[in-house]
Amino acid sequence: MSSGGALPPTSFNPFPYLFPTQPHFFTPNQRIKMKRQRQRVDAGEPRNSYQQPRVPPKQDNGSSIQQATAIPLNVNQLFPNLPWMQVVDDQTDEKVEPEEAMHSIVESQENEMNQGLEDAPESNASATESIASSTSSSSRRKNNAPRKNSPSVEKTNEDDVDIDNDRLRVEESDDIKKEGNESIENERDNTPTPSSKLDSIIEAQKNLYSSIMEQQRILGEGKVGNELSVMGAFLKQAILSNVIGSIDEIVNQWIEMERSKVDAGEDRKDQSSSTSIISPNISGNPLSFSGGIFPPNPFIGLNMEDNLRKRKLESPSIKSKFSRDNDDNKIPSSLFNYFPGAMVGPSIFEKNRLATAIPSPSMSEDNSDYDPDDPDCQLSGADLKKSKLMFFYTRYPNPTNLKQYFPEFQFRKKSSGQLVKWFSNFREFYYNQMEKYAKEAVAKGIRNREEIIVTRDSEIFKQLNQHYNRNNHFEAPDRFIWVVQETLREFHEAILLGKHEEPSWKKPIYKIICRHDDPIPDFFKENTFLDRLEQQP
DNA sequence: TCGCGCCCTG
DNA sequence: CAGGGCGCGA
Repeated sequence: MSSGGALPPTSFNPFPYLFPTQPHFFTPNQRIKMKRQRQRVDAGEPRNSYQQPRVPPKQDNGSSIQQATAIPLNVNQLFPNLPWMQVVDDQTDEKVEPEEAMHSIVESQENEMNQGLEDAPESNASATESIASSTSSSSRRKNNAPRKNSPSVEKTNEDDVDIDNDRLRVEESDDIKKEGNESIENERDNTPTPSSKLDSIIEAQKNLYSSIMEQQRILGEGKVGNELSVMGAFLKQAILSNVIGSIDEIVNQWIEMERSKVDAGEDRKDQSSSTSIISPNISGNPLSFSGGIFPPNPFIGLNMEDNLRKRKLESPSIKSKFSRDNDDNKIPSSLFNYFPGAMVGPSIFEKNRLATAIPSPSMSEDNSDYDPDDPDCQLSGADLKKSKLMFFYTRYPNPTNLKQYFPEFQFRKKSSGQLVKWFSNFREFYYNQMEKYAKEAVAKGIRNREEIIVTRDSEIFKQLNQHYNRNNHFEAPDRFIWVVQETLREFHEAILLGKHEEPSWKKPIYKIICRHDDPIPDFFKENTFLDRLEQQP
């Protein structure tokens, strides 16, 4: 959205060309036997065509934090008959993106990270994103799935310096990794241990993040106090994740090397000796070779024994155990906020490995040996549950990108279509709810969009959460709440102005909402994510 | 002509 | 939720 502030009625329609005054001879809801008369809302839109270049971040001159912390009035006091919304006075500019307001520091760091890691696929969209805000140092995080024909990124000189620095650091790490690989290859003859290489890699990672932290400290000095502590925790996690990834890399290579030696007839007495090399350095954590030491994501402490598990053959129950016993187990949205996608997922090294690895089964579509009875050919109930949770982040996912979140799944044409269809159904429910509540708001006399405030206590959110997150084992991100609010406001405004009498009146709203899509966190790709969903009794 | 995605139905 | 219809844009 971000058209900035409350628009006067005369300038509401930001897409006048999309509201052609086509003559229609039937009332909107009239059913025609001969030919179905219905709204053509999105018809003919190419895939993800709503994903226009994002609206540049609002230049709000630092007022956004203040606005974001405005205390809403108690809706029950003002609108007792509107339990699904809360109302505030219209002095706040709710068009400010909440994460821009509250996490600007983190975002700038994310940008730095993404720029530094822009070889990684996840950061392509971020690079694209920064165009829209070329004059602002804090571009938005809500990048999208990678789009075709991404324009080249123009950067300021200042940015160039930072980026080059980051690149240097990353390349340094890469060099170390390459060196490590070469050494490992040489080790086939010399049989040294990889521990020295491991130390150097860990050291490089530490240097990388400590320098980032230092930059952030300078940037944030005098501005934020509490944010720094949170960022500290966040960075610790990031460092941990990447170090773990590096260790995994080394260990796996070591194992492979050892195995090849065994296969070649060399009489190595104890393969597991590699564990004793590593584990003492990692605070005594036991090693599990099936999936690494521990997962490079917020799911710390998961049983990675399941990492190589075969997909369950039986139809799994669609339950998760994120918060089975208490809410503490629930994955907090605040964690998401402080984990940019590039950090939540695989480490730098894992990304490199993935880039050169054999393509994931999900990336190739094959109809050759389709067997509808083969569970591997069908998306499971857990997949559906996961998809619904992904909807919290992206309403219009790129199907190609989407499949990456089901790395174990061998997609066929049918299952790909099924996945896309799911999201279509999700949207349908979503927009139906929006229309319903927006009409109710109009009926109740709400006139200004700023009066519509959606919180977790709002009825509309509860309704949506019930649908997408039935057992509430997953905490919807704050960002989703905000998107719901914006959607509701758009619908409300359109209905208020009578746009809903026109054909295709929802289409411009879809275009707006599409721009609020966020990248899906990388931990959705983790095998353990599905495990947790399925393990719930 | 084809593919996409909403719309409608069951 | 899935199947099919349908209009639209490429």
